[in-house]
Amino acid sequence: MPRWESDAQGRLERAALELFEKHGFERTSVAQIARAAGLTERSFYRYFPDKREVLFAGNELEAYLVAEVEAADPDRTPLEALLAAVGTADEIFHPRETLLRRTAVIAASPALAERDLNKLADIADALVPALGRRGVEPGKARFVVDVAIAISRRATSRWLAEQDATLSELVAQTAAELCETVTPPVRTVR
Amino acid sequence: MPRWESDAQGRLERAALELFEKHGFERTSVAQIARAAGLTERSFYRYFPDKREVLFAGNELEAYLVAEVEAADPDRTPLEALLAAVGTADEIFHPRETLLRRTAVIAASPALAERDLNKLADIADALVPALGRRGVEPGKARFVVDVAIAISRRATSRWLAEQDATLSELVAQTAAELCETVTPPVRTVR
DNA sequence: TCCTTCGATGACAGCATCTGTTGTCATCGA
DNA sequence: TCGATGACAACAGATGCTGTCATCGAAGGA
Repeated sequence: MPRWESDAQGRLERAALELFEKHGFERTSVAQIARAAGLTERSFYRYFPDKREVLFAGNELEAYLVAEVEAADPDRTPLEALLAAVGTADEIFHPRETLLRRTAVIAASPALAERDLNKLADIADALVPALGRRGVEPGKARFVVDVAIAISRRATSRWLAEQDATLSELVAQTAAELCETVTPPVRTVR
Repeated sequence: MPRWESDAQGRLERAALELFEKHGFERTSVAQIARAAGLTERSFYRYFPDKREVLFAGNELEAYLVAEVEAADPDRTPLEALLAAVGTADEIFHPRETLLRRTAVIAASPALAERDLNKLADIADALVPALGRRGVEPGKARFVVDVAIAISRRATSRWLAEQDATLSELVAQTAAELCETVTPPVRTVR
C-alpha cells in the first residue's frame, strides 16, 4: 500500500483546470489547487515551476513536430514539411473535449494567454534548428516557421469551428489562400 | 518650484532600463527602481501596472500602424497596406540606440520576452479590426496580419543587422521571398 | 492673505507567488 | 537489517502587487 496516492501531477492538473473553470485563474490560489489534490502548496512547486505552467506541462506537440519535420522527405520544401507535420499533429494529441475546456480557460485570463503565446514561440524556436538540419539558413528558417504558424493558426481555428473537415485538408486550403494573398489574381473591372 | 521633480514616469523608465542592464530583470526589485528614480515602490505601481510594463509603456507603434492602415489607398491589397505601414513605422519611433539596449534586455529575460510577444499580439489584435474596416472578413484579416508580422520580423531583424538598407526596402524584399517560398521556382537538375 | 480644494505622493498593512531548507516517513536494494 | 533514495510536509522569508488613508504643496478664489 503506497503512502501517497499516485499521479500527483495529474491530480494537480485536473484540480487546477476545474478550479480555473469555476472561479477563474486569478481568483484561485496555488494553495487551493494543492489542497484539492491532497497536497501542500510547496509540493505544487515541485511539479510546476509556476502557477500558470500547470496548464502547459509537457511538450509532446513540440517533440512531435520536430520529429516529423526531421523525418520528412528531403525533397520537400521546408514549408511543405512544416505544413505536413502540422496537418497531422493536432488530431493526435488533445482529445477535442479537454482541448476546448483548456482553450476557454486560457482565453479568459490574460496571464494564461500570455503563457500560451510563449509556448507557441517555444515550439517555433525548436522548429528553427530542425529546419536548419535540413540545410535551411537560420534567418530564413525562422521566417518559414512564422509563416507556417500563421497558416496553422488559421487552419486550426477553422477546424475547431467546422468539425467535418480534416485538419490537413484545412491546412492545404489555407496554404492556397496564402498564394492568392501574396500574388492576388488579376482584378477584372465589372 | 514644483514639489517633485517632473517626468516621474520617464525617470522610472530610464532607471529601470539601466538597472536591468546592470543586474538583470529578475535580480532588480521594484523598490530599487523606485529608489533610483527618487520615488517609493508604491508610486511605481501608480505609473505601471506591473514590473515588466516599465519597458513597454505607450503604444505609439500600435496607434501609428492602425492609422496608416486605415488611411491607406483603398485599391491596395490588405497585405500591401500592412506592409507599407510596417515599412515606414520602425524608423519613426525608437532611436536605434535605445531600441538595441531594450532588445538586449528583453532577450535576456524570459519574463520580458513573454511580455514582448504579448505586446506584438496586442498590435495584431488592433490591426484585425482596422482591416475589417477595409472590408476584410475577420478570420482572413487575422491571417493576413499574422503573415505581415512574419514578414515584418524578418525584415526588422535584417534591418538591425545591416544598417545600410531601408526598412521598407527590406520589407519589399522579404515579401518577394515569401512568394518564392510559397510557390517555389521550378527546380532544374544540375 | 487666508482658505479650500485637488492631485501627487508617502506610509503602512496585507495577501499571494515563489524559493530555500530541513525533517520525516516509506520503499528499494544489498 | 541498514543505508540510500524519493516523495512529501513544515517553516521561514523575499518579492510582487493592492487597498487605504494621511500628508504636503500648488492653484485658485474670496
